[in-house]
Amino acid sequence: MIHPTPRLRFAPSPTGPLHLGGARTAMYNWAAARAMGGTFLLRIEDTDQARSTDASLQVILTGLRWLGIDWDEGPAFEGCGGGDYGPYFQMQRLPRYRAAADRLLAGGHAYPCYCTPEEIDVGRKELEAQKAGFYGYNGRCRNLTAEQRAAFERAGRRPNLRFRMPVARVLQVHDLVRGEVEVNTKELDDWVMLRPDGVPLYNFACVVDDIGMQITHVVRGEEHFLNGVKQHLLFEAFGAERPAFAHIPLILNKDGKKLSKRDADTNMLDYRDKGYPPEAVFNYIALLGWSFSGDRDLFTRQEMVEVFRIEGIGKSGAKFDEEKLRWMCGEYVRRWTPAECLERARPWLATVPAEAFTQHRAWLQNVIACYQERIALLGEFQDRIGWLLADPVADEAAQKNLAKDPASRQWLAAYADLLAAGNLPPSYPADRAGADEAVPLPSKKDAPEPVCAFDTPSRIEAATRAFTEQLGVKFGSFVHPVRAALTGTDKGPGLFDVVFLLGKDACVRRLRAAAAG
RNA sequence: GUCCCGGUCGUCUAGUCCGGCCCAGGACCCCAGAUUUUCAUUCUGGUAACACGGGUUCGAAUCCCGUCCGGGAUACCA
Repeated sequence: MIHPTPRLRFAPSPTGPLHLGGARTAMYNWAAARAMGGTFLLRIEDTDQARSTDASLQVILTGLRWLGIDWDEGPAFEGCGGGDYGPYFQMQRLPRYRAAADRLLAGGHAYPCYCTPEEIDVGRKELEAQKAGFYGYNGRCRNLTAEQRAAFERAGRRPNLRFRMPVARVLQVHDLVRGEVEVNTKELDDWVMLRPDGVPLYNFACVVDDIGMQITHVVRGEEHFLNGVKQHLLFEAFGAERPAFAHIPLILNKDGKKLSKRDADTNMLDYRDKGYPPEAVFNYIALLGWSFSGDRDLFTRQEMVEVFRIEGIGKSGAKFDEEKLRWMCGEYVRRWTPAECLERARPWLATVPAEAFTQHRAWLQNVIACYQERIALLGEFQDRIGWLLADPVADEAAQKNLAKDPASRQWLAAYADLLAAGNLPPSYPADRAGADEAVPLPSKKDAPEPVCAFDTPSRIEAATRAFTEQLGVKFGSFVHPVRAALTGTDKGPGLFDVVFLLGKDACVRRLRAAAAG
């Protein structure tokens, strides 16, 4: 037994941001570990020194935490990390690879290769010319004599270490997602394990660490399937028990192609910055290749952990659908309480004065509440609520509504007078004296109270309806120019929520301005 | 080229292992209607799929074969 409890890892290379595919792989590993009561760890595969950066590492760790994925072992970050199997950075484990390589060398499973990249290229071209159907390394150094090796050494060549692959051996590989797959080793060449400078390559470092960290299940993208076969042999050469493997299909872009790291839209932190709710992104990504059940799309991380099984992951690739993600974001935003929503949206509300969050919190909460069902991303509040903070410029639709009926000028002026005389709460930033605590918005219009006062939206509505009757104007035609005058547009919350929120001074000022044309 | 995997509504999928409950269910999108002071939300209804061709079987989305299409792999990247 590798370990009495399951141990799964996500092993990103810090050569780019965390993208959707990586996030999903991490999530599946995480969910499987949590579902089985095991351990989830993060191992940083930073052996590509040319491309690895600390910035990428930070982006990856930040992205994972943002999604709500935590790790028991790995780099220390926001309360995650630590563990007894470290270090968790491969560049800090170099001596282990050297020692492991020496064991393989001694056992005849590996050999030094003195070929230069150019020579390898030539060999590959020859195979190609022969139409061999396979273009890997030709095995030139596979059976070098001691003298030949010495000659290369004298010539100053420093060898790579290659793994000696069995010739034409048929392997049965079991995969938790794909089932039983047969692979012939003639499809694989003698691959490089260790560079002359002692820095290992992916397959080698991966297996040494999976053994060292007692990994029990390997869940990763299907681009690693053939690597899995190479690794299969390596575990065997080390005399180590093999973990269970699961190779999951890739996430495809709109064109059905592999989602690329270079695609800016796939950077996890871009989603964060645009105000996508992380639990929605988590929920959505989980569904790309896995399903909670036949008839349910919305679930929490905890609920996923309760039912997740690696075997439940699908075999076919999934295209990323921005529209469904967006819908899901809206679902989450609508579920929050206004207070929670305001707190979450705060980073995107740069134009809202800081004191509003303390002095006029109830008012702000009502503002947010009125837009919760109208937006999907937190970043969308800002533009929508601009009319509340400064007198708006009427857009095209508003101008049209203002110009529709020439008589509307008089209604607007009269309505301004009506509001001016009533007890409508004052406009922000004046203190609204608890009006907003008393009246949660958006208000229901089921029960308009027949009282002609202006301290709640329903009373404003009642008063306004009475007013239009008196004026002899159809309620419907009255409402549109008023909305246009007040908000500068033709969309938004119920008109009397608008009036209530805007308050007396601003309402009167805007109505009179519109009346004056 | 060669090897591996896949192919159910436009998209994500349930069903496929253990053929009949599936003239295929859910969700997004789209369309229509209801509610309504706009937008949105909500509710109701609708359009829409088993890639194709052969088998096996009383019966196939489900099993077998072939074709086509898609994806992945084939590095001194991971």
